[in-house]
Amino acid sequence: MARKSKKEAEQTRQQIIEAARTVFQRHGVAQSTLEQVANVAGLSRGAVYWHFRNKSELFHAMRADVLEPMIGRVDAVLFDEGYADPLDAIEAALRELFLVLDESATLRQVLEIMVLRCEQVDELVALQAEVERPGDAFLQKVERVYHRAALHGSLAAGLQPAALALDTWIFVSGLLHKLIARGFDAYLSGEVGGMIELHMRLRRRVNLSGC
Amino acid sequence: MARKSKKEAEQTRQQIIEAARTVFQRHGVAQSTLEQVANVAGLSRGAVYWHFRNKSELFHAMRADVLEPMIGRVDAVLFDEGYADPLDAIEAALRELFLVLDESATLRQVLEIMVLRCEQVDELVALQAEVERPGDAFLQKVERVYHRAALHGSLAAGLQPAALALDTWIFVSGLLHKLIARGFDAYLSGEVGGMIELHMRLRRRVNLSGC
DNA sequence: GGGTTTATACATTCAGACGTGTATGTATAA
DNA sequence: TTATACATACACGTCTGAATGTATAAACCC
Repeated sequence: MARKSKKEAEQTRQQIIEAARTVFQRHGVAQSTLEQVANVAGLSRGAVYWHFRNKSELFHAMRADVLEPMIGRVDAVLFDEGYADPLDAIEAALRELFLVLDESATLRQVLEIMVLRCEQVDELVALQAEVERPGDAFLQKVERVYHRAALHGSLAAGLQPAALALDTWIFVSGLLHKLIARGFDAYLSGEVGGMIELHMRLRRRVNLSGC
Repeated sequence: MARKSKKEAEQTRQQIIEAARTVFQRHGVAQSTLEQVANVAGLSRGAVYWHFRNKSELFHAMRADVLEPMIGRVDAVLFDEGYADPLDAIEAALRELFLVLDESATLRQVLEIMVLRCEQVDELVALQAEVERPGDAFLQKVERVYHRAALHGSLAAGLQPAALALDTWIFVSGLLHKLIARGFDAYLSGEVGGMIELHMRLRRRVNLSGC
């Protein structure tokens, strides 16, 4: 009824986005109504239409800037020169990735919506490209570090950096999908550390001292 | 207008399912209309409602019995006693899995719909369980074979069958998702064989003859 | 700084399109 | 003769987007 101050308006905008996360997660993006979003936010549909042109724009606003912090933190570890072995940097980066997920419930929620509760089609088709792009970038970054590992001599014999990077990327993607599908349950989450350790151990040059 | 024979009726039922695959893949399940399905099938909505109670039932009919042949063929290879090394059986089973995918365009289409073009929620929530179940079963089967490999002495040192099975399952899941996301493009499809080979090679006991 | 104006931040209302499910019609296979 | 395999028609609810209303924060003016 009454006009709010700019700060309050920005706050209601965030309320709407938060409500959208809740509603999208519960009913799926396509099945969700802007009235449901408005109700959960304690507002009217008019407020939603004031801040966003339609559901599609609200969806994109919801997922904007949730991936960047994850990517930034992982890259920081991946390219950290402090590790004696490049393989250690990759292993630490993988751990960092799932640590970020563990810390941010919002990120988990948005990822679940993007993977399970959203039909990747039509207007949201841009989404697919935006989801793929960070992945491809990650693939290339990891490949560079694997290359450094090869030069460093820490790779097991006969392993090609390109193939290893693709395999690691598949591993990360698969693990992410599995965690999301299981709702980040405690069991699988507890296994993540060990799986990363195993994944990297398989790539390391075996210690031949006992041979 | 005219009543069809039973055979013709079954044929139109298949036409509807085929049209549903086309429409669902293009627009997403939630955004698809039964009229769109009817149009693509060259029928009226009445025909669709005659054969299926609603969109949900049509969806379930569409995906019924598309996974079974895949599971059956993979299991047949996985449990084939003819392989000298259990790890060879696992590797062959993985190849068989992606060979089935390569052979059946319908299976690829349905998988794409289930993974990308469908909001896993509400009535379709049963879907998630049905997608997970074969996966869990696969996990257990692979674990048993890894166990046999351990007894057979073909596993590299320090590797636990349970962890390996989980890792292989993650690998398969990740590779599947990646292929689907890329629309089974030629590049990635060509890499599959090499990736499977790499995945299994990392688990095999290294030949110490040159040591 | 006080009064006026204006743009803002919503709430409410409305028309229209759309999709669903069912009811009805109908020619024909059984 | 009857049940089947559809096509057609209808009633209903629902969601959208825009139009309108409105109280007030903010900008402007003196």
